[in-house]
Amino acid sequence: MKTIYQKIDQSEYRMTPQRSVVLQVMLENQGQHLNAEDVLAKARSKSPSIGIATVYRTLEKLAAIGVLYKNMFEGGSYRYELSIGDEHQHHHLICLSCGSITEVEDDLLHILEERLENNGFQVVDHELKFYGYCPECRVDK
Amino acid sequence: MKTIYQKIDQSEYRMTPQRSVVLQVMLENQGQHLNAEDVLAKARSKSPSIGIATVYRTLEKLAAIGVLYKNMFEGGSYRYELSIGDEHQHHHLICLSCGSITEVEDDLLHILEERLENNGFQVVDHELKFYGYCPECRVDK
DNA sequence: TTATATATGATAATGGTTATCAAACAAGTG
DNA sequence: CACTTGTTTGATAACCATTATCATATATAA
Repeated sequence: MKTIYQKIDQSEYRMTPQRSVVLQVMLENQGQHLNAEDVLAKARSKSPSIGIATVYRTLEKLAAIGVLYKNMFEGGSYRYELSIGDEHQHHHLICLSCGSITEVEDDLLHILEERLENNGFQVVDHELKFYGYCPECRVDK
Repeated sequence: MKTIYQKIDQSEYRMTPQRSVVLQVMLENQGQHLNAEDVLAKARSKSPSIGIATVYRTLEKLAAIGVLYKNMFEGGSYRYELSIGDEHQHHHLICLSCGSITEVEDDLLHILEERLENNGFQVVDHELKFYGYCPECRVDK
């Protein structure tokens, strides 16, 4: 299981002040799902002259080497989150009431993937979203 | 289990020639996932003067009353498919080689939903995509 | 230093989708 | 039937997240 820094070292990724700021923002907001504008705002509080293009380029690069995961959300826009370890985290429980986004437990996914593999479909990636109400917000009890 | 026509009758959806053409296109391409441009092209072969705005409006309306399902795909654009019966069909196996899109069996989903409900999360909708290789395209055997 | 390559920020371009608006059409009313 | 009122249509402008362009700045190599 590679660390973030190992992933960066093993890529031809040159660390610049701007990239460092973007990475820092993502580290400080671990577990959150930020879009490019969010990242720009937070990055500008550290480095006011950073531009949106650099933010996009950096997020894209960090996603390419597996440091971030790029998620597609409703409305057709993307959000980024820190990818810890080798496990994918692109499966979410999205609360329609409070908007909280949490992760599906991995063991549930493995059951599903096993079953799909048994049916002949070779899974290489997935993207799951469950919309509903989290335990705090559910209305039926 | 409502039919398409029951859903339309029970809404305040007025059937116009243009809407009829769009619906016809969706019926003739059942099981396929069409984007607005696809629908426009097919609709224009029946009714050349139809405009893209009408296609978007009609797809949106048909999705709102449950006749179509609106799926978000990679690149942040939407595709529409006919929604047969009450069962949702928004879970897909997407082959990275041939691009075929097939459905996940419902019983697999029910297992997953049950487990999530047991954990306190009330599921009202979902969106699943598995990327990989279909039985015809898989490379590991 | 000098030459070469890469990164940056401003901004223009892109592309799918939505909003606007005048004209066409439909439905109801007396 | 006119007439009024409301809805739908198609063309096109606007929108907005993302990407491409390009001159300048910065880093690396020779």
